Amino acid sequence: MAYEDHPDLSVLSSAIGYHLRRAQLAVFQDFTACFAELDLRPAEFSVLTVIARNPGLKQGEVAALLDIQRANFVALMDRLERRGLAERRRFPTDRRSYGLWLTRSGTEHTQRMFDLWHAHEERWVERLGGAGERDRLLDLLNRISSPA
Amino acid sequence: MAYEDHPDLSVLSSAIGYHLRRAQLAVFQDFTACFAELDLRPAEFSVLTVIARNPGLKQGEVAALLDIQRANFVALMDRLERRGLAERRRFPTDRRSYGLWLTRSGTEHTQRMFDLWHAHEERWVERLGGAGERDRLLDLLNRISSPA
DNA sequence: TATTGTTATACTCTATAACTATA
DNA sequence: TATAGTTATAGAGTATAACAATA
Repeated sequence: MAYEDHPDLSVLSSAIGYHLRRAQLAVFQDFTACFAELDLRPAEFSVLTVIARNPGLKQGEVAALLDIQRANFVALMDRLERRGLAERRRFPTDRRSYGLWLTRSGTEHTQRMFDLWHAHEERWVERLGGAGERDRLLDLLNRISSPA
Repeated sequence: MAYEDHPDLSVLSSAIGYHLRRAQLAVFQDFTACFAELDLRPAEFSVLTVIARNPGLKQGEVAALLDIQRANFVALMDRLERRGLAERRRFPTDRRSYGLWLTRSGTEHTQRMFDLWHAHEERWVERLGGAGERDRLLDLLNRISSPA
């Protein structure tokens, strides 16, 4: 019977969520491979990026910005601090809070990080067929994930 | 300073992986909400779908088809069997293998399942701007996840 | 009283090695 | 020897409740 050679995935083949998951997995796996030399996970990359561009944001602000639960953010930030890439500094006006900053080492780290990122991203842009196609994809994805 | 009101996410805002993850999370969360009445997770939905369309496939074939490790597939299938939705049957020609089949109850279940799925999917298609936009999205996602 | 960071905890998903029974 | 299903286990990712310090 035909389906033994080519199983029928007709329902799944038009399922948006199914294809989103597969694409996300492919890109994240490539990300992990590309960033192996820096031993950086996607979430850590996004945190370092936010701190690099917005030094001094409160810990809770960075977590909320990236949709990370503040409870789960603690261990992530602990690791970045332990590795000497970023640090918490007491917030002057509110002693409950910490501002997040890159260390000097962390700043140097982000240079290499962004180089790796551009190479990683460029490969996927080419595979999509160019920056125009990438923009079309991001536009469609934003229609899905931006608040109703 | 401006970034305190609108933090700079410029690098992430063009990151394919970042947006894929956010979109996938949004769709999966909606999926979970829509399928709460059936208590079905995305992976279970995909397994029931494959079995419904391709009864008698070997357990390992279904797992491979969905990129699920065979070791992790066991508990998933156990749960479907315990709930009386699907069952393993000894393979006639190879006593190491099991063929996977829906039970009668499972077949009835899938009717409601596909109804819920169409409603869930239709909402996202509308949000994308129609079936044409959905197809464009799936085309782009396939360029990412289909084997090089 | 409310908020910030924290701890503890639990559940899901995923990945790997090793076992068993069959081939 | 190799393969199909299984078990055990470990690592991430994620979610919630509760606590201490501070507002």
